[in-house]
Amino acid sequence: MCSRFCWRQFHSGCIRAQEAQQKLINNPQSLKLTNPIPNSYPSKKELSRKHKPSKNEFETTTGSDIVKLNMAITTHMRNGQCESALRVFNSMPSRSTVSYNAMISGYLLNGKFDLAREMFDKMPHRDFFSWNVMLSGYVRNKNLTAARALFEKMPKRDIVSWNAMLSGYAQNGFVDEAREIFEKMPFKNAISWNGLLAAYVHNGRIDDARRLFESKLDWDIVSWNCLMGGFLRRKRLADARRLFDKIPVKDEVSWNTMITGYAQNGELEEAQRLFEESPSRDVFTWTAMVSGFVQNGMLDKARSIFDRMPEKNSISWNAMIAGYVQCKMLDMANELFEAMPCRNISSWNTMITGYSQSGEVARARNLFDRMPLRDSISWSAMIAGYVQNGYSEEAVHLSVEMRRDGEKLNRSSFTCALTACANIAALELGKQLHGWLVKSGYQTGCFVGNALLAMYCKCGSIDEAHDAFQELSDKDLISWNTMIYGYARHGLVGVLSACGHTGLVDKGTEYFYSMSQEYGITAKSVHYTCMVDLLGRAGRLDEAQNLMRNMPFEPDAATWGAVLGASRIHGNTELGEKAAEIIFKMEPDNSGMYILLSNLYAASGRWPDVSKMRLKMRDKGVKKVPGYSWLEVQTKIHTFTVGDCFHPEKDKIYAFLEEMYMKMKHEGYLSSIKMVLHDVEEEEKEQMLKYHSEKLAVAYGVLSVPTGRPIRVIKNLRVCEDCHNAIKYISKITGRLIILRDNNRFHHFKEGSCSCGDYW
DNA sequence: TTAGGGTTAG
Repeated sequence: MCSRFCWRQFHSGCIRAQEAQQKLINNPQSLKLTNPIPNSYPSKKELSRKHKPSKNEFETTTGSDIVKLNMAITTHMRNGQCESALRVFNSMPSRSTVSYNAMISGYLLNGKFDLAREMFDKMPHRDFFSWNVMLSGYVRNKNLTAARALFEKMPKRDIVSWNAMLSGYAQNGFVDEAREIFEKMPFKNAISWNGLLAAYVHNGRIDDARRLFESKLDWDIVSWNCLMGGFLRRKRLADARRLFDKIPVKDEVSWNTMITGYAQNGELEEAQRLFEESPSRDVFTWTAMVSGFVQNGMLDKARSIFDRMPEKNSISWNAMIAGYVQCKMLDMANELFEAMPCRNISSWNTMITGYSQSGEVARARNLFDRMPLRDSISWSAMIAGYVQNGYSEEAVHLSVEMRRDGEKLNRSSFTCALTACANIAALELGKQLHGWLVKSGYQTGCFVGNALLAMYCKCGSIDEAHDAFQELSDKDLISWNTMIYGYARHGLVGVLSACGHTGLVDKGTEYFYSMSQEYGITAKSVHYTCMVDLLGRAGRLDEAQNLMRNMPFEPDAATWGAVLGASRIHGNTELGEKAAEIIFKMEPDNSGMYILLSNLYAASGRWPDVSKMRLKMRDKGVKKVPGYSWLEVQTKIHTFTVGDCFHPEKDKIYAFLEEMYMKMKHEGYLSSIKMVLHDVEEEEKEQMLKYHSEKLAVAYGVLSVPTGRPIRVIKNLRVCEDCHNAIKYISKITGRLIILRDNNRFHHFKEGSCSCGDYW
């Protein structure tokens, strides 16, 4: 409702500007009247030069002068030029109440709420217009408390004031309050009756609307159209049609509403029949048909109507463009977009969404950057585009920028930004978003609430996830699933994998069997994989293979991956090779597995095989996913790669690591060189190890995260053995809690040991 | 010259 209403404001301004422009083209003489510019006003001097007026005549000239300038203010305001309007206002030798009213109304039209109020407060004399303009301004901004306060303060109310208050309640879902105003009104007109009718219609109380409609006979055409539209929105086509047929004198809107209703409900034949039958067709009628065909996926039909349209506005163009976007025909959409004479924000937004949904984020961003004006939808479309295409960091940055730019985050951008935080485990940013969310009043909605839950779950804050879950007022299926999934990761699968990681094989086996026997949960592939992993890590490779043979389904690549991992730990090259071969067949592009096998060869010193593996990867075009780590410091994300030389504080970080190595060696640390896969000199190997991304990130964390707060580092791959060992030492020497999330689990390093018990 | 209700697009 909100964006729709604001949009209409924008749109009507846009149309008016277009109309003014068209008038100018057709009739340049109309320039003075429709679009006066400040310089063209006749000055007092000029006026007196033309004819010497008598005192009376001079006063009348001044009066009409004020009227002209008032009109100039309105024109500037309608074109969105508040400053030009203010210049006119300030240059006026004397002003009438209308001058002030026009300024207030203009400011409100352009969303400059404080300026409007300032003008209202300082004007010397207020008439009905002043109060009503201000009142409807509050209503339009959905500030009903302020609207009601102003309404109560009014020295006198007329029918417009009562109606404005009534529609304010009606449009914002306060049907009972609207009804109360309606009943208190000392006088009512058609607008008041329609106001209440619309309150019912727009808040889903269609049967109340029908009863109201039946309680009185002399409804005007707007009321008929309104009730008919209500039936159509609830897909009650027959009721709508009965009403349509009974309308005493139909107007164009009646036809358009009925045609749109048929078109949007897939009854295109009936829509077309009425379209042919209707006495006159305007741009609405044509656009309704275009969007009807678009919504039913009939692009060619839509296009042929579109091409036949005698007159198009931006809405018609946008409908057609949106059609192509929905069908992923981006080239066609772009062709129209480029050809469009009057693009508005929506045209840009549609294209941005289109490119994002087709994975072309760069093109979407290019459009976003080129936009002359953005609204909250532009921002959220771009943020969603980033998240959906895996650019979580960019999404988070953009949502911060959005706020900085003065645009309030809407539900959609909150949802996307929280999802992005979840993906990169940016807990601090996520918490900050949570704070903004509470302030914005969106916290109870399901979509946002679920995203918040998922964020806390994936950042490893299961307690905060639980709190967020408790606070969620309407929990839907997704909320429950998210929470169960959260517990599962820290609980069910978590229990199994924790057993694997701490070597409690028998306990794990017990849980595995009790799952189905006591709790009736059918073990899925993930559970089997956990069990294979569990047995494999413990060196019980035969049992692991036995379990795989007895699985009720074929083992997948992940299960074989567990075998390969276990083979590496226990140096079983033969089994590792077998597992790798199967995995390569299932997932030829899985670079992780190539690396794992390559590691296996390296660990047993089979360097020629390592080289062969590398060549094979190159031939197959498999790229090694580069390892990187990141952490959040004061809501900024810092990313590191091995031997990183781009970070602005790299000198400090390297110096710190050198110092740390001295202390670590003193404490007994030895680097595990066998983990470096290349066949290079020992010393060089050690150098590479020293600057792995996770070490750099941890070092930066120690330097920049305030003492007493945990250092949270995330790595996209599994943490390497040497880093794991080194971080234990670092936690001991610095006395810091270091929490590392790698792509498998959370590691809590504290006082020289890790929560995984060195199994991972 | 300035204020209140209905229909079409993202």
